[in-house]
Amino acid sequence: MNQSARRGQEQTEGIRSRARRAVRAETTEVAVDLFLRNGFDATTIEEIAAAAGMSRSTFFRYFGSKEDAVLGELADYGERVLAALCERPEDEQPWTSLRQALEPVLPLPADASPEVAAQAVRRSRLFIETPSLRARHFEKTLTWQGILRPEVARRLRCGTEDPRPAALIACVLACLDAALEAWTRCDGSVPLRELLDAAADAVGPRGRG
Amino acid sequence: MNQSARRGQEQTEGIRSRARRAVRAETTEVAVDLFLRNGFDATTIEEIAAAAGMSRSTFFRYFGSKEDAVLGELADYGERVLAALCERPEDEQPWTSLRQALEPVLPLPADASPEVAAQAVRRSRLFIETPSLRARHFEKTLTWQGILRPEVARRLRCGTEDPRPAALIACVLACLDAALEAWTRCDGSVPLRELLDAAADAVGPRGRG
DNA sequence: CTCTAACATGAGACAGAGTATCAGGTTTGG
DNA sequence: CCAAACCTGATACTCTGTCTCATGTTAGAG
Repeated sequence: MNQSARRGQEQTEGIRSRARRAVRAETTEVAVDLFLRNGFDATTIEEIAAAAGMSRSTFFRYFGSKEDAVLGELADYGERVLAALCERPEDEQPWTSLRQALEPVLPLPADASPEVAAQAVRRSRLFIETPSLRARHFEKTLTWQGILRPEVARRLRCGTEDPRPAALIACVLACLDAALEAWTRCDGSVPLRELLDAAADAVGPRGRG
Repeated sequence: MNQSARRGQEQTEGIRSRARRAVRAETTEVAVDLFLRNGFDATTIEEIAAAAGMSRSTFFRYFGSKEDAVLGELADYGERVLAALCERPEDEQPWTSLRQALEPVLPLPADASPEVAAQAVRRSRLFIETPSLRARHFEKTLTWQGILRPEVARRLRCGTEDPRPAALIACVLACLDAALEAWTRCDGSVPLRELLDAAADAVGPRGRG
């Protein structure tokens, strides 16, 4: 019984959670399309649900809010940034480490076809130009601060009650935001990483070589 | 008709707008009290309106949203920061100028009785600990960015399509945010300006004497 | 003083977001 | 075949925010 039960659970869990993820992903695609076409505010949840072939109730079982339909995964990105940060060398400047730790969560996977890039720009523009989405985006990155703070405080050799770890993290994220904004404004004609480096270098501590 | 109408408008505007401001201020006080006592989400607009002696309809004539009842004036602060920024010497580092330009909008007017300070801490804590308020606070400071960007771009001698002006401004504001957070966490036992300087020095470009 | 026009208020209807509950249908495992 | 767990849809509800209409109030003109 132990074995069969485990096997059964693995199967169901595997299947169901896979199905959930698939439905989630498809619904997100549908929502992004609708938002880009008709605008975020003008699109109702009922419309999204209908276009995704589900009821309003079910939509709210997959997403906690309208904004979540677009930036739901974002909350998990904090862990990725933390992992990337922990792999940076200990003697590196924290500011540099943080900027590099953003690499895995940039909307463009470093190598990308022009088509994918165009889609990424449109999506970023949606985030940047819709106030409520931008605010939620900001809320999500606030959770990253809580995740990253201990490691940054350790590298700065200060307590978490010190304002500096939070300031460093928030500023790196602000640079990312500014870079994304410039990126969408120029329609992706300048590489995002270039803009991010420019922003980070303009703010971060200089004078090291 | 033009002149008499204008004169009439000026008079009524004087009295009426003064009345409006007074009602606005009182309602804000009431709302802050209720929010601090029962929490932001648990307080309904109907309750605020009742406590302020007005109807729900009237409340929405004074404030565009629930959050606006608390941080309504905030949008105007951008102009103050701009004015302070323009008075900084031309050859000063933009980062320093920006940090100093925040002085007139700090919640504590530099000289303040312990009683006023305690109230300011409680109010800041309300902003920091309520996610929707913090998000709206962020939205408001976004408008500051648009106001400050031209002057910062001028001082940086670069165009507004460059990501650096926006990054500088957003980072200074992020430092303010981090300082406010640390300030509320220690219950105001460390001066806000000290925390802000610590945050700004940790992030901003060093190496100038 | 009276009248008018601008303004402020309250009441009510409305749509949308988000929550909670209930009933019916499907899958999983025994 | 059966039972438990799960997913779904329908419904009702609260609250936010917008809009309209009717009423009351105030400032200024004649």
